[in-house]
Amino acid sequence: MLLTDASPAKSALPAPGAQSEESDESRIQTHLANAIYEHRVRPGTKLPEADLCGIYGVTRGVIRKVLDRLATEQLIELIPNRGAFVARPSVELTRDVYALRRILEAGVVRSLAKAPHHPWLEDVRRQVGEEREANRVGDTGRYIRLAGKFHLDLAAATRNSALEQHLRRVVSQTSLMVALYDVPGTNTCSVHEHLEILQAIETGDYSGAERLMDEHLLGCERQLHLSDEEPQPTDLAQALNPVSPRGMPSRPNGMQIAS
Amino acid sequence: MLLTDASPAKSALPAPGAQSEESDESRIQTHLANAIYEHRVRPGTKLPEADLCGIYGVTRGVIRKVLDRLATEQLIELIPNRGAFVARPSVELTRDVYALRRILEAGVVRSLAKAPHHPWLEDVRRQVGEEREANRVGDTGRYIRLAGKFHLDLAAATRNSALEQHLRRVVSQTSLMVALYDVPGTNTCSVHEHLEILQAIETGDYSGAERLMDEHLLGCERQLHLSDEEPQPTDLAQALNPVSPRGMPSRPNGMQIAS
DNA sequence: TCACATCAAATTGTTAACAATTTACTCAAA
DNA sequence: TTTGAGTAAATTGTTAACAATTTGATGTGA
Repeated sequence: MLLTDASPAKSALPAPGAQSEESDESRIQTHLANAIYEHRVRPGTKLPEADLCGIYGVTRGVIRKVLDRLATEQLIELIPNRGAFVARPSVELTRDVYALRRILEAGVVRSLAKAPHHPWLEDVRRQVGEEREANRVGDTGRYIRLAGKFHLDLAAATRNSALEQHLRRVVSQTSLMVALYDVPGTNTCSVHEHLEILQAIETGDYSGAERLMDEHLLGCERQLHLSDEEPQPTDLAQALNPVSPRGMPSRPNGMQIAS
Repeated sequence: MLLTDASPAKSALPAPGAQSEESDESRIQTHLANAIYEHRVRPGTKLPEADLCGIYGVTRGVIRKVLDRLATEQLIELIPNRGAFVARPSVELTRDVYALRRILEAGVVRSLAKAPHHPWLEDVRRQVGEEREANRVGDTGRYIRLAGKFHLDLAAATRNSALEQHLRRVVSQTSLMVALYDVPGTNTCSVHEHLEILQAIETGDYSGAERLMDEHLLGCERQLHLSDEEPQPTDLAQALNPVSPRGMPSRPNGMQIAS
């Protein structure tokens, strides 16, 4: 079976008869995205259309649309005539995305620390407690979800929907990168650092909050195994490519500026 | 005709026989997106599938995929069983997106100003010259494109593809907002401010560059006609809604933090 | 045993027909 | 005139069949 909790027909999803008016597509997209960035399907795994049709009990058209959307989020890679694979973001992209997160989330905490009051703070503090608990018990899936949710909650607290939306994409990408590059023993997010950030926001220390968030994200990135060689079999094939055996530019997708 | 330069069959796009291996989908998507954020199709305009099929000479499947992608970029709105319409971003979303741009682009210029050398600077300076020229001559389409390109070129110069990609989305959204809210006489982007920003980057004055970019974007936002009442007919209908005639929350898409 | 061509099965990509819904029109009644 | 029901046309949504491509297996010859 592809997904751990998958069952025949429609039962893999929340509840068909519930109050939700959500479409099949978005439910499946969310479910699949969760499975990917909670590390239940590994990077590189193939996602055949027919299998997904069987798992979710829908036709190929629906699955195809979902896969196309997940590909634009860069959670999967869509190779023509070959199919969909859980993405394997490069080391370079990983660094770029963390740098982007530092920019975005510095902006988030700055904005929050400058706000006069913080009705959301209590809720988030409580959740950080759950985070610690999930980490202690060893519930990895729940821990990953909660650790990511902390950052999304801060973004939501800014009440800037555009900011929130972009951060959501970047955070889910990050989760996938953790699945690829982390070393098993380490903790993804330090709970204590989360609390420090909240403290700085509460006291209105916006430059301190910025600094703490920046260091926190740098720490997360450093926990990853981001060596220069990439552990991907795809790259091995490319490395053995008879054309231009040495001296390839290290930034194949870098862009020229001039027209 | 829907688009100004549209002609029957395939001739509306660059060149089918050229060297490009790009797919129909991405070419059409780019072309349609350009038409939207260069103000050649107005916000609220309906985009019927059949018309687009005729214009681009493709089947409905292709058009549908393009529309779905443009909807996730929020350049169009996709209403079930009604069709696709060029989006009419709310005043609130407009402010949010500008705030996001300030965060992102402050990060861009900071990163650039801290870099040791800037091989791209000459090219960008030349383009700012073209910008001024297009503005002088009155070539609005070209001017809008170039003014947006300045910001994208800076993002590309950071060589952070994730940052570049997210900024691209936000900039195209902004262009649409300008189409909705600007008052005809004003200039969208001050060419002089662009040059000042480049100067600050070149001298390594990163806090100055940040400040100049922040003020520049604030200035762009202020040029818009962002009054509190929204000029959209949709809102009139909502205002006359018999249910809860007063005191509705002003942020219908705001999110709860807890749970 | 290895290399290579050939063929069958499986998988992805595309299209056209069908179904469901909305829109526009006609006409009768107040 | 205006209102509303009823109906036809147009438009969107979905599905299933067909086409194209890749994958894996089989068999032949060196």
